[in-house]
Amino acid sequence: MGEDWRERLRGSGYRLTPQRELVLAAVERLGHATPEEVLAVVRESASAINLSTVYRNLEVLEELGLVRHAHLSDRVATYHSTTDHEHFHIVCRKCQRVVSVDPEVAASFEERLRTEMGFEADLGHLVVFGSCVECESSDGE
Amino acid sequence: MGEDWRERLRGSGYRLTPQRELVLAAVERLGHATPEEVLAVVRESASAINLSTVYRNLEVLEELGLVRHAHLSDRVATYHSTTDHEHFHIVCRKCQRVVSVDPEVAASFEERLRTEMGFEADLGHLVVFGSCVECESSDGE
DNA sequence: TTCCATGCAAACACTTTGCACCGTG
DNA sequence: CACGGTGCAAAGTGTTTGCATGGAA
Repeated sequence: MGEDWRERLRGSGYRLTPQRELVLAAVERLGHATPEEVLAVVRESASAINLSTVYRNLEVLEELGLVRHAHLSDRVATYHSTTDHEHFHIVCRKCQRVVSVDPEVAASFEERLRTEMGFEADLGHLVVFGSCVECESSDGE
Repeated sequence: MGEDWRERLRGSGYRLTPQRELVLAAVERLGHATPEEVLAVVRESASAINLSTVYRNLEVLEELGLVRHAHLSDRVATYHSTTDHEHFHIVCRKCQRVVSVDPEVAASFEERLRTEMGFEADLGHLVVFGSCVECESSDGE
């Protein structure tokens, strides 16, 4: 995905601001990032920018389909760029590790939801909590 | 599931208070309920009870495995009793409808996560967002 | 020059905590 | 009668909003 997002911004009546660029760049660089983390990165790479600006821009970017969010913890939303291949997430409750999984792994599940429940699942937003085997075995906590 | 939760409470060093009973009863009656909704029900059925007491009791009840929570909306947690058969949830982003689904529907998905990803999914906490076909077709909003 | 975007501070929604008093066990 | 539970109020988080100013188009 190249530079056409600039077009998309303008085409939707939005403006291209430095803050907007920085927020998008930060999300792409971080992989999975909370608004606070985005703020931190943007700040280090340059100027001052406000948290509310980060929120507002993440919202715009998501509306344009440039980023997506998922709830990787009980409290905070985390954003990731859609430049990456689509994926869903599994999160280990014990070691907090987050792994991105190929949607193919959920394909038949998705299919069953569609045919049996009449439900079109949004995998890009899916988060499955549980625990990884490593944590299961070393259950010293 | 009968009355043995009283034992379980005491066995874990907790006490059996009227508030505790009321909170559990409210969750069972409501099916899926946010802390605020639990509060409302408890209040109507009787005495005054504080929101923080509701939170504290939901926490205790979850620790004992009597209730579980899942994030059925982007903001609030909703609790449900474990007396009901285990299930996971699908939530329509358009009509907000929440449907409980038999874990069997996710069984093979769960299995793939286990074998291919070395991950033990916690289905009871699973929420799949998306949209129901009815909403898909009548796409006038 | 027009509006959208930004910064800042205040408001919000949800949840947690400190503390004195209450009541179960 | 000891110790966990409760109510109340205050403090925390994470997120949103109002408003005057700034800057992209």
